[in-house]
Amino acid sequence: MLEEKEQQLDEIVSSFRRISHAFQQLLWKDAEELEITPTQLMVLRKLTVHPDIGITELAELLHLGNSAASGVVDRMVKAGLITRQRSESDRRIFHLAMTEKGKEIREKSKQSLRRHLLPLTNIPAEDAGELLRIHGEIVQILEQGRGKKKL
Amino acid sequence: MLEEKEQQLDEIVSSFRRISHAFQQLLWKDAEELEITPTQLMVLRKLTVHPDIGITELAELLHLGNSAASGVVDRMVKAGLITRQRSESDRRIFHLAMTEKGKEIREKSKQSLRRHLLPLTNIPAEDAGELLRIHGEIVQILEQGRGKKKL
DNA sequence: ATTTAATACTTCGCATGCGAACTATTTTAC
DNA sequence: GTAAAATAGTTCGCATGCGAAGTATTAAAT
Repeated sequence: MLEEKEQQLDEIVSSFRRISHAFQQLLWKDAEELEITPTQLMVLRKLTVHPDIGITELAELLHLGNSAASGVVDRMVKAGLITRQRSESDRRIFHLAMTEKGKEIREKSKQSLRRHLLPLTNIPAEDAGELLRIHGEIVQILEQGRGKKKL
Repeated sequence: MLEEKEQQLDEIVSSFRRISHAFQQLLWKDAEELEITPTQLMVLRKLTVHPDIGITELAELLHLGNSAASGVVDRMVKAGLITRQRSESDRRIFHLAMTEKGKEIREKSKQSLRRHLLPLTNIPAEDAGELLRIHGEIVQILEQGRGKKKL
């Protein structure tokens, strides 16, 4: 029965590994036509909704550590997709903003409606709802059980 | 209505990003007490069930590319967890096997029943079932829609 | 005011994963 | 038998993500 419980856990773990993988693949396909990476595309999306945020806020929106966010921003600045300007009022903070090039890509991603993501719309509506509900539940269980970062 | 559909997609994408992240965190917590990484632990598990496989087979079991599998194996050999021996019959192939140290860790992971994964058992049974079902459905949609590797 | 804390970011070393290009060994074809 | 193609792995350069340690800069404490 030890084996049994282990196998149950493994089943869930494997399922998650597999779906994460398949999903990651899809996101790459989606992004690569725009000549950008999935994470960077997500940054552009977040910046559309929350303009002028700093790196720490960005990291929180993306559920990333500071160092990871810093790296992404760095590459995007180098690629000319966003700008990073020191705040006048608090010189520890950087203000992030999209460049024209960044806005263009973000706009294109909207227009194409991300063709490669369309398979997702084949998921029956109830299943999609269920999925979001269960995911939310799990995230809650996981993030509260361990971690306990803020709030 | 363009915006609307975009937002729907984003909701799913974000949910996946978030849950993948939370899950990844959990797997690390689970593995790190054994002084191993999640992927490497998974390799040990696979080797338990499928002994003496080669790198390509391992890559398939883990849903990885060859190069990624090659890298993991490399690090595990260096860490003394597994061995990599050329096959006599077909010298292109390596046979992978666990060392004593590898077996030990694998055994420990079974005994501890991966304490950190226990939060997962708080997921209601029906939800877990639903989750697996929907995940399976999605994987099928995603892998068949694009990719189409084998079968 | 000066020391101390907290905050915002960066940097480093590491493991993961990808695809593309390359080597070596079979296998198949002709 | 020899040339061509398939198969098994490796290597390279890249992006991602982590945590730990380090640098400024600002806020709080005494």
